[in-house]
Amino acid sequence: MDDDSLFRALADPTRRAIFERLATGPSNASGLREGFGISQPAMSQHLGVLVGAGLVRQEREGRFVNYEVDPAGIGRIGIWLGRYQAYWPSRMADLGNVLKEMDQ
Amino acid sequence: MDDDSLFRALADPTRRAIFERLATGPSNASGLREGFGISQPAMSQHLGVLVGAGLVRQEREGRFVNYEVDPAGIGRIGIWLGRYQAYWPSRMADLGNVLKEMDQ
DNA sequence: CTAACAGATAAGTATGTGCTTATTTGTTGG
DNA sequence: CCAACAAATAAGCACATACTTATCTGTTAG
Repeated sequence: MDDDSLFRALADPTRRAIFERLATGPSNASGLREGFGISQPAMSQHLGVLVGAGLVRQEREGRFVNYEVDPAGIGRIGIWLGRYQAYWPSRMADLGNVLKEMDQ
Repeated sequence: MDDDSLFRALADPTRRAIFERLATGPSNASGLREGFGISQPAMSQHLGVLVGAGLVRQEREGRFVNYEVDPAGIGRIGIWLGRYQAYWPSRMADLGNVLKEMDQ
């Protein structure tokens, strides 16, 4: 759940694609495999990394496990970005106040 | 300069630390080595990755090469984050308008 | 109860990455 | 010009990572 696991999780293109897919709505692991030419264990491993990074959360539903985007992970990227406010393009300037509030 | 090189550059903790250091002000490669227990080639390679990702830009100054944070890289992270607006913690809600303007 | 299925784990492999030392390429001060 | 220095490149090595197949664990339908 630290910066390291966060950015390492996002470093893999397949994982980013899975995350992007989950952003369109929750899904179980098998459903997610559609479109990815990837084995069941590979998907399970990727999801494990995303969950470990705090980007995705899981919930058992009977025999299935449902996965969905965890807003907390998104928030942590925002907080990280906030550290470099001084270098933001001018159009991003307002984000400063938003993130400042989040710290409180 | 695509998402892949961007996130892969940030995946390494040493590279993030270098980036963070550069965010406190520009520096040449040798100066940056201070505090990092790292060889000159290692630093050169890390900087090459950061430049390749568009996070850092370089400018030759005589015998030295000066490195500094490239705001464009920061902006690209912001744009990527903007895709997941629907999952932002409520406190980040305002960033939406900001990034929407950036797209225009 | 048990066959079938969803998902996780184990173990092995090929490729990628971060580091090192050695060397090469630029650039300048004397 | 050239010795000295800044930085990049080359080559090689140890370890990490993404994948595979095989197996195990958990849950449900019949």
